[in-house]
Amino acid sequence: MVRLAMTQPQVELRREEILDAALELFERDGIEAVSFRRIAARLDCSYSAPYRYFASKHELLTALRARAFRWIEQRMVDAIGVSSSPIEQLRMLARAYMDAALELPDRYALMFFDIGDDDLDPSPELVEAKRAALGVCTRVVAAAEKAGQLSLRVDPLSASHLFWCGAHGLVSLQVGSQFVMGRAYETLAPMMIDTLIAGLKAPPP
Amino acid sequence: MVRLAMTQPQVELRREEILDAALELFERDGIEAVSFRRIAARLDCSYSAPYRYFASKHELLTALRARAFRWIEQRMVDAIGVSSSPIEQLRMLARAYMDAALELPDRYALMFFDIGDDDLDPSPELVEAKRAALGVCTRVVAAAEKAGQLSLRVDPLSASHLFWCGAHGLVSLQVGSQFVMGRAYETLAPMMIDTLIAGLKAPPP
DNA sequence: CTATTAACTTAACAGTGTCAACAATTGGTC
DNA sequence: GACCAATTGTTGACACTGTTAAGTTAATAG
Repeated sequence: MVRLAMTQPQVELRREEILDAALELFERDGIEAVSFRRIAARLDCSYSAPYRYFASKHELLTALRARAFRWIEQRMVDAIGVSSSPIEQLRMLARAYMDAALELPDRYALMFFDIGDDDLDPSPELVEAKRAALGVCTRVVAAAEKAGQLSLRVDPLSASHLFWCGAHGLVSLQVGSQFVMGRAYETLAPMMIDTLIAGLKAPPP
Repeated sequence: MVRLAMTQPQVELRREEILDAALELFERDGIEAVSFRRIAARLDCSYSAPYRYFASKHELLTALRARAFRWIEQRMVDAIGVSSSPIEQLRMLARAYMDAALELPDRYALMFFDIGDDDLDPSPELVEAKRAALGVCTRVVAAAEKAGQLSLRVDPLSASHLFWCGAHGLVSLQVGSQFVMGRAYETLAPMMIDTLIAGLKAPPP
């Protein structure tokens, strides 16, 4: 068997370099500034070189999105560390998610908005990053349920979906001021969390 | 004063023709197929002609988005007509919104996803279309509250925001299979509606 | 009929993603 | 050390894109 010119770790390192350059461009000048030409200029290589490491721009953005999901997961993990009660952990987690999204709205938009087709060729890395992020939420919900602080109306996975959907809906409508919010985020965010918790506590009809 | 070559209604008519062509392209081949060149080809005019009616592509897409908001508003209005109880109207309205979004996911994605900057130069037409659509929801929530079917925990406008955020979050995560949904839409959708209603009915803590 | 003016066309610019052909460099084998 | 294969990087090109400027056509007002 013939050895590769670059060892596997070296390839991974170059990928990370390219992603770093792409991320810098993105954070500085937004999604429209992310182009193979500009990335190449930053890395002092030709505009076609990154194609050896990413088959398409979609693939590159997908890798960037996976990074963003790991970032927001970390934000949630950090948030739940400081509180004790599971239901309070859930509150902090949801709040941390929404705060992070509004803190770096462009990054959050990248996670969900600028998408061509995600069904075809789903990146395992991205799927795993999403799964891990949701996992944080699911575990806290399950803990709250086990502690008797949430009724058994719905299973933990479904309940965590509801929280995720509620939080995502709120911040994604807020992010680009895409909606005429008659109410401010600071009042709506705890309202959403409390309403969902109250709804999950309520006995089934 | 000098008369215009086109009367005001004629200008509006031409705008609609351009939007019709753009919409056909969009519905057939997606957002990437919407370009001034392709629109012009469909209208048998030069690729620069539409610039007389839309200052930029963003403005054209904004007009298309306003159309989409009026469309989903109509879907909600149609849905609430068939039920009587306000709380049931609310259920039907939310369900109609989500069903419409999943029925034409690309159109729904256009409404929220493909956006450059919405803050600068906010189109009055789009703002009004959004306001009108939310108004449908707000009125039904207010009616439910007045009928005593919802507690007074939060005001109707805030409550309608919660419904909108919940519904939007659910379908927008579902639309591009952007999330690893461990639970199907058919189970999550009524779950979200019921949980929010139950949460709003619950007494304040 | 003429002059004005709006509607339209053409050409061009500065970008973009993507791919094919070519050069350079590297690493293992004899 | 020399050779060879494979991989990495470069250049050029294609087919697009949004957008603007200059020039053209056509219709209308006086």
